[in-house]
Amino acid sequence: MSETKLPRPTDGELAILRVLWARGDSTVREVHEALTRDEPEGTGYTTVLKLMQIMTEKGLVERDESQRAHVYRPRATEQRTQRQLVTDLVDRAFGGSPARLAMQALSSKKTRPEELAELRRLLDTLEGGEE
Amino acid sequence: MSETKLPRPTDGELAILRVLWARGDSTVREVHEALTRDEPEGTGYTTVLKLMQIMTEKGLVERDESQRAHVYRPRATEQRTQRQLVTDLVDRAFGGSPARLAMQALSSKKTRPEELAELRRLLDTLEGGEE
DNA sequence: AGATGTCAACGAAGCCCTTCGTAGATGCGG
DNA sequence: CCGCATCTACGAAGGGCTTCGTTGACATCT
Repeated sequence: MSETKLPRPTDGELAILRVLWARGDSTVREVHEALTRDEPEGTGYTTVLKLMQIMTEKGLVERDESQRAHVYRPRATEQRTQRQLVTDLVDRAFGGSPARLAMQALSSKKTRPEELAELRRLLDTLEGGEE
Repeated sequence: MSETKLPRPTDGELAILRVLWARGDSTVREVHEALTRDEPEGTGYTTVLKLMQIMTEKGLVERDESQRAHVYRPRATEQRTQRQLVTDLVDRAFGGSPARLAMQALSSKKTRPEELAELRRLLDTLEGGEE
């Protein structure tokens, strides 16, 4: 397996990853601006830089240094990271039962009917195709 | 409101809370034994004690000091804590969409048919009585 | 070339979490 | 009463996360 398991991102790291997933590969400046746009009085430039350097050491992102302003790229897709976070939470707080987590998620906030329908289709697939 | 918002429990704290939810109110020794039963070479007694003292300061648990061995009691139910963790995760990693989290949970691990059925019933309720 | 602005790198500080050694209080059996 | 076990309390150490000031490299404009 070429995919070594990546560490669970911290809150701050996750915020940066979300920017990268949304914008695509970005420089530190771009990430910083995106973050301070959502949350003025947020974090300083060098803070974001440091975080992204550490994320590079951890393998959460890669960077292209061919330009003066290095370009960062997530090493895991959003989906893959979401999956990891979910399984983590299922194990830590839901006794290993994904369904219980799913039910908790749906009960806690109200969800658009469209998404409920989509979820129902997924349920059909899961119940139908047994293997 | 009498319910001040409790802080998000750390991994270690969550492990302790799970013991309290499962066993009911317990002393440090009881929690420690439960933990080392699952995970020998786990944490030492004083470590658990310290954690639980800090959890008391944070308000995650209360303690009854009338006995020499203090008895600890979770201040939030398992459900309430699960709900908090789920909404946290939904906001931090799923763009606020509980349904997407639910789908990720179901796709990642295989779930017992019985639980799928239960989930489907919940879906019926949500779609039926909504709007 | 010199001034100005942008960038990565580094290191230190502060805070939190976890771990544990040690000390002091309390109960119990002889 | 003495010694032993059990318990809480305290403090310190180590590591991780976050924050930021500073420095030096590099580019650009005049």
